[in-house]
Amino acid sequence: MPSPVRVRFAPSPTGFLHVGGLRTALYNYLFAKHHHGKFVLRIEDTDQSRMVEGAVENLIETLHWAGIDFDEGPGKGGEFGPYVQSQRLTIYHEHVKKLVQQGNAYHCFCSPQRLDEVRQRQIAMKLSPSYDRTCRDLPPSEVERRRTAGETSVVRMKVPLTGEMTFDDMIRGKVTIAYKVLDDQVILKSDGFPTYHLAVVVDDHLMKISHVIRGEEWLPSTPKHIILYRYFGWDVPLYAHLPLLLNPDKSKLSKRQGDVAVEEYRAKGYLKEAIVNFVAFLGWNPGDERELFSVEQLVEAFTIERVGKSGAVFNIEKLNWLNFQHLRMKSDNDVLLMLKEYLVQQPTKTRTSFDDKYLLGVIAAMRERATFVREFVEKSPYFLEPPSEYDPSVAKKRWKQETPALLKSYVEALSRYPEPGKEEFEAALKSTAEAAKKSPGDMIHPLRLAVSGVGSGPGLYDILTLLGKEETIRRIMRAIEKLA
RNA sequence: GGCCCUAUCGUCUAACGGUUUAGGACGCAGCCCUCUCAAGGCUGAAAUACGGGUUCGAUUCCCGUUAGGGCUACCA
Repeated sequence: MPSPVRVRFAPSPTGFLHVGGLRTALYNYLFAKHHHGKFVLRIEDTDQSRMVEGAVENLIETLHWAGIDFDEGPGKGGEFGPYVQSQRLTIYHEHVKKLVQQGNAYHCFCSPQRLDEVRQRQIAMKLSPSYDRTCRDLPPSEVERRRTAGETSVVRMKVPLTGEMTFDDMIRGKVTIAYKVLDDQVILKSDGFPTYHLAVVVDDHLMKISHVIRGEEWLPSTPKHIILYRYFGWDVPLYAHLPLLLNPDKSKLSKRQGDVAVEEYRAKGYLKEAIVNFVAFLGWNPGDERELFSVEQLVEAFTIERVGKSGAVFNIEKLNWLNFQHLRMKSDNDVLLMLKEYLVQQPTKTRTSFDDKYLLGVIAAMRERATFVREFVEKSPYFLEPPSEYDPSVAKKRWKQETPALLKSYVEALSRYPEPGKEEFEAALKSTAEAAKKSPGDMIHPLRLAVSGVGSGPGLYDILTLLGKEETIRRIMRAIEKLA
C-alpha cells in the first residue's frame, strides 16, 4: 500500500447526489480512513452547459448529512487547492501547452459539423466511429497561421496508432485495450475548458492521489489517462473500478425507475445510518455474516479486496429492513427528538402538544412496529387524537350485541380506580369479563376497536395506560354511541 | 456495429479446487408465541446461465456460446 493514502471523490455538480455517487464517495472515504489516509472532495465542473445552480452546496450538504466528511475540498481548504476545476484553468492550460510542445497533443480545427459528417459516414460504412485524425500531422506553420487568424480549435491528445496497453485494476485484475480502438481524445475544448480526461489526470497528480476509486463506466477510458501520465512522466495511481448500481431491470441505476437522489431518501425518512449501511453492502461484504454496521465499523472492516465485480440491484426492501434495524438501535431519547421534529412539521390537526413522557410511551409501544420515525404516529394516529371512524370489518367481527353493556360495566369497574395503571386496567377487565361469564377476548377486541378505531396495534393495556382513565372512558362512551 | 466488463436462490451475497446434502440476509410461505398487529423463535420453497476442456476432483482455473451491462462526445 503506497503511503500516504490519498483518495478523492470527484463529482460533477449537475444536480443532486446520486446514490451511486454516495456509494463511490463512501468507498473512498472508508478506504481512506481504514488506511489512515486523506479523503479529498473535488468538484469537476468543466462542462459549463451542465452546471446546475446550488448543486455544489447541495452535494456538500448531503455528504455531510451522511457523515462522509472530507479532509480537503471546497470550503474546507487544503494544500493542493483550489478544489474546483473551473478555478484551475491556467493550470490545465500550462499542461496542455507542454503536451503540444512535446508533440504529444495537437490543435484540431475540425468543425463539429465536419466531425459529425465523418461519424455518420463511418456508421453508414459499419465502421466504428472515431476521429479521422485530419489535423494530427498539420505542419506547425499552418497551425500557427490558422491560430493567429483566429480560427477556433480544440486540442487533442495523440494516441499511439498501434500496440495495446495492459493495466492493473485492484478489483478486476489485468485489463488490456488496443490503442487502435482509442480516439485522439479532445483534452482542451474550444471554450478553453479541459475535458474530464485531462483535468482528472492533472488534478489527481497535483493532488497526490494514490488510488483512483471510481465507477466502472471509466474503465474503457483509463488507458487514455495512463497515456497522459506517461506523456507527463508521472507515476500512475492505482485504479479500482467499482461495479455499477443497477435498476431492478439491471440497467444502470437511473431516474424514472425509482428515486436515485440521496436527498429523496432522506426526505422519505430514511436514516443516514441505514442508507450508508445499505450502499456499503451493494458490492462489498465483510466476509462473515454480520450485516448491521455503523460507519466506524465499516471503516474498520472495509478492504478493497472484498469489493465484488458485478453490478448490484438497488433493493428497497432490504433498505427498509436496515432502516427498521437502525431505528431500533437508537435510544428512546434520540427517537423522541426525531419524533418531535417530525410532529412540528405536521399540519395543526396533529400538532396538539404532548409531553415527552407521553411521547416516550408511544415510542415504547410502537418500537417493534415502526420502520420510519413517522410511523410511530402514522401507524397509530389514535395516540394523537380519538378515532373518527371505526374499521367496519373489525366492527363486524368483534362488535357484538352484548358489547355495549360489557364495555359499560368496564367503565364502571374503572371508575373504582382513581388512577389506574396497566395492572389495574387489566384486572378491571378480567373481573368484568368474569362477572359477565365472558372470556377476556370478548372484551379486549371490541375495546381495542373502541379506543383505537382499528383492529391491530400494541397491547391493549399499553394503549389504555397511555391514554389514561378519562380518555379511555370518553372513547368507550363515544364508540358505544357511534357503533350502536 | 466495435471495444471492455460481468455472470451463485426473485434481490444483496458467502465459498479464494476437495471441510458443501452450495451457507447467510432481505422478501415470500407455514408453524410456535399471543388480546390483535408487530417483534422474536423454528421450518420451508428458492441458485452455481449453457457447452467444452484442465484436474484424481470443479461454483471456484481456461476456452467458446449465450445473456446483461458499460463505453464508443468539444458530457462526466
